[in-house]
Amino acid sequence: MSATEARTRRRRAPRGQGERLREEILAAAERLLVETGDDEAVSIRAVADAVGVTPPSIYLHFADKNELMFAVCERQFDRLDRVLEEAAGRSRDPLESLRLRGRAYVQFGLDNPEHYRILFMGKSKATPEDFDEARLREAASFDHLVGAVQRCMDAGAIPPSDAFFVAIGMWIAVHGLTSLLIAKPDFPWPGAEDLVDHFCSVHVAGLRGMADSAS
Amino acid sequence: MSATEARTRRRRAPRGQGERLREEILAAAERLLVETGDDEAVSIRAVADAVGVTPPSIYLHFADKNELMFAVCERQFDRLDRVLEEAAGRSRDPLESLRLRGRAYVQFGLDNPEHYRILFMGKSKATPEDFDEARLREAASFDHLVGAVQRCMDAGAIPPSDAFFVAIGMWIAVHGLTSLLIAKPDFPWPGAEDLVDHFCSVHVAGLRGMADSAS
DNA sequence: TGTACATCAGTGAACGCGCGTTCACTGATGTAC
DNA sequence: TGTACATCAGTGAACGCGCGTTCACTGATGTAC
Repeated sequence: MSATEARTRRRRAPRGQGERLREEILAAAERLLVETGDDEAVSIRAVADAVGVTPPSIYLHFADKNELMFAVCERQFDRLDRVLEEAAGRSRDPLESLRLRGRAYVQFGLDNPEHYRILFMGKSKATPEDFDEARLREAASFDHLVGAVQRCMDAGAIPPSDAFFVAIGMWIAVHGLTSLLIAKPDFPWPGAEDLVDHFCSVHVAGLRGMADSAS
Repeated sequence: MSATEARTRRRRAPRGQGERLREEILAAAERLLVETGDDEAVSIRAVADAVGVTPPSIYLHFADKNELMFAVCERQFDRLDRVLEEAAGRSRDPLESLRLRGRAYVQFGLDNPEHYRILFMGKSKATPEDFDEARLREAASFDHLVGAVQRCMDAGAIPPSDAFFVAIGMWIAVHGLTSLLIAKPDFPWPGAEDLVDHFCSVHVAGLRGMADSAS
């Protein structure tokens, strides 16, 4: 820690600007996740140190550590959602857009493994009160996926069925890939993008095949 | 902890039987995972307490905590492998056997969420020396899956292609499902077995469909 | 058969560490008169 | 224009805790003579 202690102590915020520290704390927590690649490195003390402030200051803006981590998660959910929407928007073809979404999801995980871990691979730190809001954030991103699947169905690219159910299948696939790549980096994986594309193709072909054999 | 302290102190092992404590330690660590549902509860002190022994005794059998956790993982990998082989053996039809294998995998995870976490959702605690052996254990189970896929191909149930690649797809699917069920228990999941079966059907139909369209 | 001794499975007390959190405080900034 | 005062962003020191690990030790068990 002595290396980071060299960081100059920040100037105290002027009168009405107390909220600024809150943002700095969140940014520092996210930066610590990236730099250390370890969520255990995100302690109240380490965050305070990274911001250039003493530990008790954190409590001016967050009731406890749980609330801090919860806020970090919220921001990551929002960020993921934005990334996915942006990626999906790069094609007007619904199926291609879905594929791009899948690729972007995996890439987000690989670019931010520790963030991905706390979002989807760790234990939920959300308390019951937080819970509804936490679910909403996750749901936003998932709802966008359901919408994307529905558009594929509307366009005839995927045989019509329960978009929710199909979306779950997609999520399971990209999450399975992402989380294994993160957890088992030494396994002889084929290229991640190939896997996403292959998966997407097989899944779509499978849905078509089952629709054909059912009719 | 005071509740578990009531456990009577165990009798010291007779002369050549020092190894017995090693087994008891491993068993206690596994039990702690189940009972507390939290891998952070598995501390040297907690394990010693559960066995009815003092903390330094652990070091008679494991060099450090890392080595203990590594040994726990090894046993779980073996256990998972046995469970899967047993489940797969319940049908002689290769495709049905593969489905049973998939179901058993998910069930193992749901029955032992904390064990599953340390095996597939946490950071590898294996040191470089451990590494080869750790990989072998995982590989054993994965190789069995590759073999099962190959048998499906040989029997014509799945179009012939790279069994390794297809097996990875299967693993990703069951792991994606298992790990999300564990990490997000509050999501409105459909039944796990339905998902496995559906996934298996779609995947196989997809592989067939792609083989047809390619030929 | 008796006794000194080596072995070895474990103990008891302590170490230093980093953690989350609390509490009384300080001192710059803005406001009222 | 000057001064007393309230506000509020942040500090400094300390709390108790559980952790992994070390070290000198004990005392039952088996063995050699």
